[in-house]
Amino acid sequence: MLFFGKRLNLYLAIMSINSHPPYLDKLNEVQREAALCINGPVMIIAGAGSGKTRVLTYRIAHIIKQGVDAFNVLALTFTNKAAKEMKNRIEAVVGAEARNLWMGTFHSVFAKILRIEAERIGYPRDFTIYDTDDAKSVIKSIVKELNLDDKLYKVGLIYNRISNAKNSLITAKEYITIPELMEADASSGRPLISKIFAMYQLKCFKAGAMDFDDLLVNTFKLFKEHVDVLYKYQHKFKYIMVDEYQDTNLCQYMIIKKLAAMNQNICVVGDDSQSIYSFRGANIQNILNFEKDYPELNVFKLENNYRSTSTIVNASSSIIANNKEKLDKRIYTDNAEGDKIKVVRALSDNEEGRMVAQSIFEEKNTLHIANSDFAILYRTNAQSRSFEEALRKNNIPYRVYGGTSFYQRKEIKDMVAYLRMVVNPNDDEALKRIINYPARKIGNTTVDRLTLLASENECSIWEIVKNNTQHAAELGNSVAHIRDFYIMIQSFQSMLVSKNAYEIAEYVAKQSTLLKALYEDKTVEGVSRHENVMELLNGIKEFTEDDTNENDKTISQFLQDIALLTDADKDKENKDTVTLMTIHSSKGLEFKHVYVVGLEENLFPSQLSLNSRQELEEERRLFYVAVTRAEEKLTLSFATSRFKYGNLIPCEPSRFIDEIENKYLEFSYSNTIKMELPIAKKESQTFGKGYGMNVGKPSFSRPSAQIQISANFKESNTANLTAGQQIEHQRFGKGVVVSIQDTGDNRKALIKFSEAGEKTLVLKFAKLMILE
DNA sequence: TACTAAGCTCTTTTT
DNA sequence: GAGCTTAGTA
Repeated sequence: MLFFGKRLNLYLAIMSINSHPPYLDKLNEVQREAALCINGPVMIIAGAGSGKTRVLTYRIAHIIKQGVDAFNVLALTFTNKAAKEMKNRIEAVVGAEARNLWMGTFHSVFAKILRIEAERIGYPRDFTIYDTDDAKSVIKSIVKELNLDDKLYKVGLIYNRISNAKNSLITAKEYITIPELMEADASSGRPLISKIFAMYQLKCFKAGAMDFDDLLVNTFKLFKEHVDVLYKYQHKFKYIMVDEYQDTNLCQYMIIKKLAAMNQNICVVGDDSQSIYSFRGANIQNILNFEKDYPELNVFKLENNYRSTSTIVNASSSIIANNKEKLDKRIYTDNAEGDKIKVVRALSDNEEGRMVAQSIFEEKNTLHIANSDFAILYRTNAQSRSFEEALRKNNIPYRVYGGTSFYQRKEIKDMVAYLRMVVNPNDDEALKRIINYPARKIGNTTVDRLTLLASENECSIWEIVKNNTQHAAELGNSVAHIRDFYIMIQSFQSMLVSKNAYEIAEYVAKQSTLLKALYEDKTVEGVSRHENVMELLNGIKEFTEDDTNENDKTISQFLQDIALLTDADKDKENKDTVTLMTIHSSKGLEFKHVYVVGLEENLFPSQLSLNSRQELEEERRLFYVAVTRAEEKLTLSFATSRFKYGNLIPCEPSRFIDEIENKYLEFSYSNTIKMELPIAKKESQTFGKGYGMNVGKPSFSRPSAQIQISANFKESNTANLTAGQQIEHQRFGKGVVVSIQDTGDNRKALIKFSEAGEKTLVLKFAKLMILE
């Protein structure tokens, strides 16, 4: 079959050799037709592994070869990394001209436009981009200001509600006029959400800040209210392409529609079976309805899967066949049958980790393939732990994508907050973060007063700081300290005219005493924090010196870049590592051998998705995305019990495993491996590895020990002590933890250190659970 | 004002 | 498991 497929392609290539330019030789017939059809509306339905990126790449190359200037082409991709890779590939075909392409994620491209046009809609050019944390913090302060019950008005919930409204293009003003929304809020006991929404928008506006959704909404607003601007970009973008179209939301769709209205040269590429972002407002109907919007649409279906073995392709088709909401297409492959899909059962999450690590170790040695050929995909970020531990034990290098990235770290956010202040001092969130860090005698009380004054005057906190003399009465003794802070930030700002981004950043790091504070912290964490800030400075230096990037080299630009950076975008040196990531972030990638883990009911499909058919279907599409990442080998695993918040809970295997036809599966259950209990036996009176006692909350259900390190260590003020763990802390002392012992007194545990001797830790509770 | 002890809560996915 | 909050102490 394999050879036949290749020969067929060759035959087709010869047949049509005169009808297409030679640079399109690498495409099959349908792919080529899609690449050649550049005028008018086009929809490409591209199944997993059908060479979607390739078509898009050559289509753009073809457009440029037809004499269109690259800067008249707009291509919206799902990740910045995808854009970068595609750009490089296009460059290989058409040369340096490719660099002028407008390519990137919706957010980054629109941020670029907004930076040029911001003043038209009343924002400063150097507006700040608030990440989710900043946005939530703003909401939190509003809830506080309105004296609302924060147990009822949960920050995350409000954030989602506001975000959903925005993605559906509903403004705060319109929100009040929509009975469904208002009634829903009223009946849930949160009638003031609309008010919070309005205040939130105002606060962000006053702070010169946009959140992720604003980048889209404001672009829409810009085009809607300023016809001349719309006209300008309609002219500019003669050809528009949208990748991963199934994951666009209403707002994104409306913007594209506006931009494409003049030339109608719009091409969307997507796969309804891979629509997995409805929580972000993505609407599968966008792809299902595209035909209605453009009746004269040309549709191309890429159904030949080049990526995976026929076993994997057929099995994945049998999964997705269970969904009702889907476009008509039939994925097939000419590839060889390949191995059956392994189904592995483990007794616990830790055992699951061990089995997967063991399997990778064996495959690697017998097949002689690289670490980077393996991927472990899971539903939630929290699942990575057991796999990390097991891989570490087997000395297999790995890299975890997602979770807390470099730019989420406290020290990095602190440093970045200073830079944000330099560029846009009205950025309240940045100000609150650093006004007393490092400590400069401006305590919580003073900050609260400043916040209140800012609210009363409907201005940013910076305005109050600036006019501190006018508010001297309210601010009392702190005025002098506030003035010092003001002068310091101002001195940083004055450098903007003469110094480059790196020079300013370096100066700020030193003068703010941030570096000094971190340097003086000699704990393991402190040293690493210092290193991280140095790494950030180094990054800014590289950014300043980078001449391949056509953008300007200002701090403002740097901040925008990192605000929209995804973990997957960060090009770590191409080290040979096993990849660990959520299925969501695996989209667009492929690996020789994929492990889809944690396949348990209520975990995958998620418990929260079991309420409606649509949501369950989305989980199934997610499963489809996961299994279609695999080229040669696929392993599915689940555990029959799992630790959750310290509780050992029994698990049922996922219904998705049952949905695959049996003939594609190979079950390899073994009952011989004994479950290794994470808790030591009582007789030894020694706590097991990785477990100690819970100082915080006494709980019968939690056998592990959580030891609070210090409220100061904001990033993690609780931690597990592990025998063999290195520690350096004023309270626990220095050295290696030799053992953690029960003293016989329920309230005390004895921790022995290699150097600092013994310390007695007072505990509220100690319970040893024996499961064996 | 800074720090600690002890308690509570959350738990999907991401730009 | 991890983060956050609150009450109380230094």
